[in-house]
Formats: sequence, structure tokens, C-alpha cells
Amino acid sequence: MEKAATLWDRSRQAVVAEIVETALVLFAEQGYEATTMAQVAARAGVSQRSLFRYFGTKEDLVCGEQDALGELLVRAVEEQAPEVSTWDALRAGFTTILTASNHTQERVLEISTLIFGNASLRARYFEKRLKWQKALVPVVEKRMGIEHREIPDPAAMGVIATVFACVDTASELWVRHGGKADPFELYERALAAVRG
Amino acid sequence: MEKAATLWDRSRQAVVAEIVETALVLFAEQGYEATTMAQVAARAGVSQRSLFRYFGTKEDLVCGEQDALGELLVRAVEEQAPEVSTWDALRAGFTTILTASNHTQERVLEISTLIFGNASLRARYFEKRLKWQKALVPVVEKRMGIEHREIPDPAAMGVIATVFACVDTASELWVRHGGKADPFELYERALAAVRG
DNA sequence: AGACAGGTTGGCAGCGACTGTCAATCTGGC
DNA sequence: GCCAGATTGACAGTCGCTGCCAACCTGTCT
Repeated sequence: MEKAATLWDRSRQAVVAEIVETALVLFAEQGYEATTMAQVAARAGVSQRSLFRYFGTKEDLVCGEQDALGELLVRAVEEQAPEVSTWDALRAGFTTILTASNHTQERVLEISTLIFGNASLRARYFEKRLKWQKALVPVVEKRMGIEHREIPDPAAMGVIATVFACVDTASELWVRHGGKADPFELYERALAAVRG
Repeated sequence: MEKAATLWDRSRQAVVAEIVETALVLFAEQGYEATTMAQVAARAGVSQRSLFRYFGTKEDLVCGEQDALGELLVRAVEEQAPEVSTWDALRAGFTTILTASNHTQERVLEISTLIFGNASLRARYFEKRLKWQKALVPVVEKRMGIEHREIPDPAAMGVIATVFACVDTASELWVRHGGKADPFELYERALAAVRG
């Protein structure tokens, strides 16, 4: 069963990757909004119904991998040594998911540009971001020595939200510079302005 | 023409307010998602087509006034004395729009709870927030003594994004406390944790 | 008063994202 | 080869939203 499951998983993963690829081509050709799910299904050679079974929403065609990245982020922050400051731990987490991404920089830029350029994709990304932030709260609280309650502490939440804010700032500027800027430096400059 | 226009505006505004009221009642009864625009139109006594003319989207039934608040925010920050720090100027802006809102605290809480509890409303709010942030960039750059370029400076953007992050943190916690907490104190605690 | 022009409304048909359902098909294990 | 379970595809339907057109209401000019 083990081997069968993974084999099946691999073939499914290949199908998913191929669908994503055709979708991205179509989005690049005609734009995200102007491309219908029917078109994607037709060109990918699956029925519309199956397409919606693979990707629950149109946005998932672009943002589908973010769940995995979120878990990775939380784990990376968790595994930072206790003497590392909260800020450094969070930055390390983001460094991890950036380097762990198995895409070329061009692909990341393409997808980021797509996301930043479309309202519903931005919304989708934002929702995922919120989940990541929520998952980080206990980790950061522990690191800051704050006891966990049902309603979190504003300090922990504020720090997390701020780091995400600076990451978003850096990402947006990186996209607007067409990838021709160092995202880490942008992040550092944003955070430096905040922390004085 | 002056008087006629305002008279007409007033009647239209009354219609809008009444529609919003019936919509909020329906949302409270059955939830946001489960309420269809057809239901709102029927109970408000207008055609579905006209409902969509008053409110371009379902989300606008809840988030409709945010455009005006955004302009108010930008103006308030702009009008702060130059010797006021950027952080204080931004906080003053948010204080302004909070006190300028012509709703009772209960109504603000009701709407905020609705928004924080639904993904598409959150998305809508987030989009508006992005517009506010964008509009604030030149104002804050000027205040920080940064020359304005086509692609903004990460320092200004980071500061703005951080203030919004802390405002969001405070808002969310305020909602989760059922309004039984001081939102300003929550904001101060979040920002204090960030700025050390 | 009556015709005329402007904007407002309602109904209808349609699009696109998304879902439930059910039959057809494919798969792995006996 | 056959059966059970999973996967797929086709179809119809819901809901948010838009374009279009005819009806209507309002104020104006003659």
C-alpha cells in the first residue's frame, strides 16, 4: 500500500503540475480574469468538473502550494535556537521558505507578479497569510515568554503582523522592481525604519 | 439645481441606509454567505437589478463607507503638524476616523465582527486597506524627508504597513474580546512590542 | 396642458465560478 | 476474469454579477 500510494501520488502530482503549467501559460497570454476555467480544462484535457476537483478554486491554480509553505514557515521558526531573538527567528523562517521553494527565481517572480496584480489572487494570498500568522502566535508567544491564552497577546500578534507587513512591503517592491532588487535588503530597510 | 441635487441625494441616501439595515438584519439572522442578494432585494422592496446598481457588490452592503474613511484618514495624517512624529501622525489619523464615524460603538462592533468572520468581507476590507496604504505613501515620505520616486521607499512603506498591522491586530483582538477591551490600549501594546 | 429629454427602474437573458448528483470508467486485489 | 472502490465526466442548478431594453417618472420648455 505504501508504494502504491506514493506512485499514485506521483502521477497525480504530475497531472496537477501540468494543469498549473497550462493555466499559467493561458494567464500570461490573456490575463487571469479573462481566462475561464472552461478554457483551462479544455487545454489541459480534463473535464471542467475534474478541474474543480483538483483545484477547489480558480485562485488555487496560482496559490495552491502555499499551505505547504505555511507549515514549513512555522516549523522553521519553531526550530530556531531559544537564544535567537524573535525577530531573527521570524526572518530565518522566511529565509527558509524562500530557499526551500523548488522554483526558479523567474517562476517565483512570475507568480508573485500575477498575485500582486489581481485582486482576487491578492485576497487569496492574504487569507493564507492570516492562517500563517495565526499558526505562529503560540510559537512566538512561547519565544517571547508570554503565557498562551485563548485570546492572544497583542505583543505577539503585533510582532508577527509587523514582520509580515515588512515581508509584504519587500515582496511588493521586489515585484515592482521587476525582480531587479535584493528582497532581503528591501526587507531589512523596511524593518530598520520600523524598529529605528 | 443645488437644492434639488441635495434633496435627491438625501432621498437616495435614505434608500441606501434602509437597504443596508435590512441586509444587516438578514445577515444576522442567517449569516452572510447564506443570504442571497435576491433575498435582500425582495425584503428591501427593490429589484435585484437596482440593488446591484446601489451596491456594486454584495460586500459593499457591509463595507460601503470605507472609501470616505480612507480619504479622511489621509487628510488627517496630512494635517498633522510637521513636528509630530510619523508614528503619532498616523495614530492621530486613525483616531480621527474612529471618532468621526457616525455609528454607535455597538454598530461598529457588529460590522467589524461580520467582516472579521467572513473571508470575502475580509478580502474586501483588505483591498481597501491597500488603497489607503498606497495613498499614504507620499504623505509619509514627505514627513520622513524621503524624496518621492515612482517606486516608493521601503522605509515609508514599511512604517505604514506596520501601523496598519498593529491597527488590525488591535481591531481583531477588540472583536474577539466582544468589544470589552480598549482598542487604543491594544494598539499601544502591539506597537510597543514592535518598537521596543 | 402637452410634448420632450434625462435619468431611474425592473425584467430578462446570459456569463463565469462553483457544487451536487449519477452513471460510466478505470484500478488493484482475489 | 471479476468485483469493490476510487476517479472521471456530463448535466443541471445556484449565486454573484452584467448588458440590454422597455417602461416610467421627473422636471422643462413651449
